Amino acid sequence: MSDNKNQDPGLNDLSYMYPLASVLTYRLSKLQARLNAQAADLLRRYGAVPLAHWRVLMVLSSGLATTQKEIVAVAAFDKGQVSRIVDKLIEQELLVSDIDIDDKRIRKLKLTASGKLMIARLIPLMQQRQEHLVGVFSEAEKKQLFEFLDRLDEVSGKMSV
Amino acid sequence: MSDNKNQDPGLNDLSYMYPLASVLTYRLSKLQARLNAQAADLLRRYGAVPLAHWRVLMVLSSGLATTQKEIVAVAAFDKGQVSRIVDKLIEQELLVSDIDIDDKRIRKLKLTASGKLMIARLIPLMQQRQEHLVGVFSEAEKKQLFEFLDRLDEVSGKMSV
DNA sequence: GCGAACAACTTGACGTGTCAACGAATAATG
DNA sequence: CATTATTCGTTGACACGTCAAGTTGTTCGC
Repeated sequence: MSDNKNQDPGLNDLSYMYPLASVLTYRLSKLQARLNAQAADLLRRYGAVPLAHWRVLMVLSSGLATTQKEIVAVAAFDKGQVSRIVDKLIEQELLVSDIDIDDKRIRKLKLTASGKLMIARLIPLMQQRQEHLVGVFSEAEKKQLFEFLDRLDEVSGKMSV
Repeated sequence: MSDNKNQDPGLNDLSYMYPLASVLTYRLSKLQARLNAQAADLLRRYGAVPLAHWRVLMVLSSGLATTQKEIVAVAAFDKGQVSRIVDKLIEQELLVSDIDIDDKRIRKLKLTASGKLMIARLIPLMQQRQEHLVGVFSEAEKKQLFEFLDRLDEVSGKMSV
């Protein structure tokens, strides 16, 4: 701090007030970015779908959803994003869609053979990665970590300010 | 305003099928999204800069950086993104830049009076939010949480697969 | 049946994030 | 010095994410 000609004394001590690296949201942000990059990298190298597409495929393959609405409900994705992703997955022939006979607004989604194949190929890798990550924790720690995340989920919604 | 129904316990619990909801990355993804939304909302309502812009302003106001390179180093942002954000902050006159006299590649960045003012107005709110978040943890739990995050940071980079 | 409300999906706009190619300026090396 | 390598920053391209407005189809009340 050689020729620091800062006037306003009140604003200068932010470095003490705001320890950037220790701030929770900042830490989570960075961690999340790295985890996403790791997953995206795995997908790129071994099968070639973007991460968000993969997540949609996973939900479909889980059988918990067969329409876009259900994907949104189950996985809490944005419906607009899902709409576009589904389009692309259909283009790539990983998915097919049929208009629901009873409700023409609805697209019934189904994995194609090649969609299923891709998933089957990638799932072991992704699980391996999960274990690689979660493997740094004992059972008790894992439980505790998820409990912490639950608590953050709760307060991350409501703020009276 | 309305009750917060982002939880939907039944729908989000996919743990029995593919490891999607129990999966760490999925949990973190959602949590992070909610935290970002919360912060962005606060910023929008009270001062009106996007979240990423705010983070750049914070780094500058902390005194830990006066150039884009330093911002990138301190906060681990992408240099391209920083370049664009700095442009916009200058447009909005929250920042000014001077070419470094010794190295014409470098922009020396400085907050304007209105930049400092905005920060001063918002910091109490953001700190209040921090405390709101971290307040759900005891000191010991906080320490433990950050230790967990440290561990995840470590394994989030390298994967032999 | 008709019109209003609603529901499923689409589309546009914007912000966030990452990666890679590039330009300009400086530093390092022969 | 002149050439080469590095560095700081810019730009383009693309993926991700959110929000809101728009379209089309269905349902409900009359």
